[in-house]
Amino acid sequence: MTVPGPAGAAGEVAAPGVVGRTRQVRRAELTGPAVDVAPRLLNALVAVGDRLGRILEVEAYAGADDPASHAHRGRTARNATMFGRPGLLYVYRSYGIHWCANVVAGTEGVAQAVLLRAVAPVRGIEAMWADRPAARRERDLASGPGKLCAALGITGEDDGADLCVAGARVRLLRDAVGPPAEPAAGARIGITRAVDRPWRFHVPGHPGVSR
DNA sequence: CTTTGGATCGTCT
DNA sequence: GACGATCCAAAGG
Repeated sequence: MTVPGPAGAAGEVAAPGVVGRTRQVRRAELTGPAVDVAPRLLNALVAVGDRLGRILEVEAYAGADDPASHAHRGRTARNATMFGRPGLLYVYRSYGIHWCANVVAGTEGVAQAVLLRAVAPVRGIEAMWADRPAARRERDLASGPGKLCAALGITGEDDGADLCVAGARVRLLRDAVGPPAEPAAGARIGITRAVDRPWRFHVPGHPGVSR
């Protein structure tokens, strides 16, 4: 396991299971282009009931100008949440089987979203194992967007949930661990259009990223 | 370790 | 009627 640096130091890799005092992520921190918001979400915490994970990997999706985005061809019933205010959770079904979760960014009416691709399990790990029977190692419990939703217990029922409300079932938190000083960036995974945009970001040197 | 193919269904053409 | 913002098991090196 990686040895953690001093608490709050930029660029540190958090020790598993260690969480300091947390605060709710504010809506203002999620407002703006997904490409800017995405790297800042690294090392933040996703809480779903008693389960908690630290964000290791994300991808930015824009709106009309991003051919890889669900919002590229305008608003539909499926992607409606992407057009809502920042801080909402956009959940969709992938390949008819899995759920995938995004943090809505942008501004009200301007579709932007950050796909949550991987978290490091922090709390509620027993429940994660129960919902991820195929996983063999702890670092694979949530090392992919579909696995992440299964491990945390996120489903289509959570689409449209507000992550910035205290006491909600699903919320976005932050402790003293800041985002990495130099997040790793690369091409988005699993898409066929706009493959050249380096809009995938992850915490460098962490084993729990996808692929 | 890497590659490959099947599963499965809502959404949009 | 085709196609995924995916995952997993199986097979081969």
